[in-house]
Amino acid sequence: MSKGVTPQSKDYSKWYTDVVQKAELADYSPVKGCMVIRPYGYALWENIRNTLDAMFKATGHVNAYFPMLIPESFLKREAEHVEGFAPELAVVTHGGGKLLEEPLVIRPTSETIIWSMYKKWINSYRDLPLLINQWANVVRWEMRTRLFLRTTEFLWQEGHTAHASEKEAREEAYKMIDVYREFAESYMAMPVIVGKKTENEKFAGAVETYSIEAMMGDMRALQSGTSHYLGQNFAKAFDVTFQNENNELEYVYASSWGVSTRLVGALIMSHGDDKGLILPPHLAPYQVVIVPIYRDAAGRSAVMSFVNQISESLAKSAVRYHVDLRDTVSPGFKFNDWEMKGVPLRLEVGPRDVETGNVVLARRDNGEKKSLSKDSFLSTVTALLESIQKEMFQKRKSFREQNTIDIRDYEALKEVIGKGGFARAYWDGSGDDEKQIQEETKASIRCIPFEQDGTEGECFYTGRKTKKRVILAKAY
RNA sequence: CGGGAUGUAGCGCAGCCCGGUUAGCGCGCUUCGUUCGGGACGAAGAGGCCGGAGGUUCAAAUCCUCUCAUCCCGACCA
Repeated sequence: MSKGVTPQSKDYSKWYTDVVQKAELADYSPVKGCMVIRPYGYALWENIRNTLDAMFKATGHVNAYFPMLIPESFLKREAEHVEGFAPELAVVTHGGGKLLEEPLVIRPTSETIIWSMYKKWINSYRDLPLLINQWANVVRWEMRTRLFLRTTEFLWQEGHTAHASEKEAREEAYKMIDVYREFAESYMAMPVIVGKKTENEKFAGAVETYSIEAMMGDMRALQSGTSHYLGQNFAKAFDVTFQNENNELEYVYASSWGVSTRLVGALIMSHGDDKGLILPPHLAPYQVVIVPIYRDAAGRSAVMSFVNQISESLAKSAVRYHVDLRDTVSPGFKFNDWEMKGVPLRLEVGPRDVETGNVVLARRDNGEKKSLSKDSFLSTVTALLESIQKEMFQKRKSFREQNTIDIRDYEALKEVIGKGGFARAYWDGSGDDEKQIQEETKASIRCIPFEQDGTEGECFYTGRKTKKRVILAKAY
């Protein structure tokens, strides 16, 4: 294995795959398009999952688990839904050595199986709302895959809720996209634009789709989470009705929302540099790594007793730390290794420090390295981690702002997309206009941001007056 | 499914055009010694049906045919 990774400036996507592999996040599996999530990458995913899970529960949701195999006929119940997924299904045709009477689809998403159950569970308005989430794996036979960003099998979370009114279901969809925004910004240190998808870009079977869009290090957009207001589409397809308070039979209103292991990719491409990952303290598997340095047994015992004092104190303040005890690699190797893995803070503790009661502290995000007393490190480490978290967010936010350009005409769009970045523009075009633009520029309308300033301008494509502004960019 | 490329040690590659000793190199791995505050060094080792099948030839990693697989670029997508 060679040292370092391909520089971002040389080949961004090579940089990305290098980092994923050298930081030991994931590896290729024997099956095309699938990946093995290695322990360090999985620890990152677990932190993402645990945080989100707590947020879902705090907003009144519960977890359940639905099976992975779905009768093929279920997928055909909702016409648009089927159309959306048909080409990317993996289908099981044999079981127990025999041809199955009805093929089973490996879930590409669980709407259909969940709604078939909701039919049994929902009879009255008293059964509503039903607020269920599941953590699961899904399979989509994509043509082109990339580690974490698009793999054949991926891990995700899918919330499926049923409500007695349109208003409540719409509110749920809004609430959950805001949960995702909060998570992206406060935990991933990744600023996002929250908005509505155009008709062309929305989820098959949804009435409206909302998404959070983030700018990656190469200035392309990554859709990082989605939430859908599904109206009564699935209720009608699966005949899920309830009796309301006026004794009338009504179809239920639905929402669904999800994020996936793609978020790990978002994390990598939001913050990483040519030395590897840079992880935000709120999600880093290790927030502090300690590298003890010594020459002999006597040195070791002196250094280790000093290190133990530090780690006990870190444990008390609930800092996630790791002491790198490997004695088969040199300290210099360890420094590079942990930088590749993006650990926010590194402590170097050697005989020199033991003598003076100091530690050498290095920050991953800005490269700062300084010596300070052990005690002042311990009393400030929690605050330091918090300020790194905030600085990382601010850095990404100003990066995005610097690379978001207001455009007035089509030529300007081509220029922005050619250079890389987000284009913000008044828009009043049609779905066909949108397709045309995508064909010609490779850029798509990422979303219609919720935040609109209400001013009127001319659509950059049609010239018509409109108050609606959109974000356009090349997307992953 | 269209376009391009590649399969040789765990990983990355050279060798192939122009067939010919025992198939090399770097990293990694093993053992020993010296090292250890920014990817240590030396010595000695281990590790290969050259993707698979068929053919041409006295002789094939090398030439021919078929096949399988993977990667990159396009249309689809969290």
